[in-house]
Amino acid sequence: MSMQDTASSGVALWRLVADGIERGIADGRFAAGDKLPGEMEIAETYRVNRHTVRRALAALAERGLVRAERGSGTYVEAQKLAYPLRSRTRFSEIVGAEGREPHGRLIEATDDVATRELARELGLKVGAPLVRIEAIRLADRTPICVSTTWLSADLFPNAGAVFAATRSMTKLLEHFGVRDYRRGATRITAGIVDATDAARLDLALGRPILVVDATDHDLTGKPLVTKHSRFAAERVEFLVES
Amino acid sequence: MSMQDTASSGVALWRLVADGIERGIADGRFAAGDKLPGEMEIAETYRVNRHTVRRALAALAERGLVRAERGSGTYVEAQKLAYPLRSRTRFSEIVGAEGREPHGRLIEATDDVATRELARELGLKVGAPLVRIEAIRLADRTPICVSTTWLSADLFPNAGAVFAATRSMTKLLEHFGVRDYRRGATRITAGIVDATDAARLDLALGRPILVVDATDHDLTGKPLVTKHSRFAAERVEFLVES
DNA sequence: CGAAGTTGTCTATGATAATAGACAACTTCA
DNA sequence: TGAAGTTGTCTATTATCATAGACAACTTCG
Repeated sequence: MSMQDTASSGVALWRLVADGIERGIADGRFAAGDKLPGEMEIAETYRVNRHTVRRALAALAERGLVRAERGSGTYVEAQKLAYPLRSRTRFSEIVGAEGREPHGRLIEATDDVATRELARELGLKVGAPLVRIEAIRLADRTPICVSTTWLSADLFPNAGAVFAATRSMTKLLEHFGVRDYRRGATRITAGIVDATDAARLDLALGRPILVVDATDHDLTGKPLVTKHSRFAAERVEFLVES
Repeated sequence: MSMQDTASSGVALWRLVADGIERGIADGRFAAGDKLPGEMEIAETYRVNRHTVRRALAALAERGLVRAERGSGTYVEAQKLAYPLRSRTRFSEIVGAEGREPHGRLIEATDDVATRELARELGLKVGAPLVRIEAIRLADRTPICVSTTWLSADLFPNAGAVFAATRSMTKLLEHFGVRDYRRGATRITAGIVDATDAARLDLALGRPILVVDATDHDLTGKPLVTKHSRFAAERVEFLVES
């Protein structure tokens, strides 16, 4: 399984190893605190050079998923993010409650116009000007989800610039005078990650994602923003209230 | 977006470009036979070097998804639809089984009278009232065939309106209480597309078509509908059971 | 025919990926 | 204490990835 003797797939070997280990962590073969097999042993199971394994482990350590201890071994650090789905849902609060550090990063903010579906969700007319924000959210250094968010360009002028500065949807809404908001009906489906999102989420091609569509309303019920989010299924666990 | 100035994700750039193009083909932005944008234009949209685009296109060509023509352009290869010819043949099932999205569209529904040949096929008298339905069937957004279907106007009143609503011959028959049906003898010939069908199939003049004549019967053997279908030969491949 | 636009091929350069071997530094455990 | 096993670091080599430029070969269209 070297790059030299097989047709290249366009995915680096170290990435395949890293994804394999992460999958082992995600599905519980390696629990939090467990010691991973030695670098030599991993290299043998994947039939790869030890340095390639080290590259993979370094990538996982960079994201805080594992921690290497010289002379002893490499240990699993993290676990799935428990993500409760309530009407009052704030990414930063959920991540902070787990003792992890939430981050947000703007990928792109562009102008858009309302399709029929978007217009219905936001209570606007078809063709109304919108701001479309592509953003990624992380817990510590692990990407959790990418979201596409649409807001009315009339109600929230320069929303993209404000989000880039605050890195938080909650703070963006505060900036426009929205003190509180609630999440409306949430639709959850699943799919396979595409290449673009895979790169953004640092996720292997072909891995499952949870797709969440939701619209946030203010306390009077007026739609504020509608979102289309893709979560790395192996890094998160949705909790629905009973 | 080069490997030099961003943190590497372990996924090659050419792979991201190839996946993006393939997605465009899959969801119909590039239909079968379409000319892709020039290599330079693709390179600009993905912000990569032209050689990287060529690597991506080579990977797609390797799989037969596209075909490059020197001096002219790169074209989407008609992924021929594998169309098994069994006694129980449903267009939507065949297309769905290939992982493509079946569609049907009514072109025209008119009244007609039975010729001697139609009367023989449908077990009616010459001159009996018929409904003639002209429809087009697509896989994803690629037109596959146009069909002329005749039904007895006495047995299936307002068949045209029902087909327009359901867009499916199977559902039309269900609407009239036909739970199941079988295809009788099927005759296959070939010809050259005429101007009318060429426009409907989005096919170049002079291209070959597969012509299929068949009559469907209910489970007692009574004729229900008889069809005259013209398939774009370059987009379909009939499979006959051995 | 000629100009413009397209794909094909060549050379070249630098960064990354993967391999290989050797040894240091450290931990664990008998 | 010492042996075994672990991670960390170094040098070195080869192949792939991505960029860049130039030009050939071909098609299309006026």
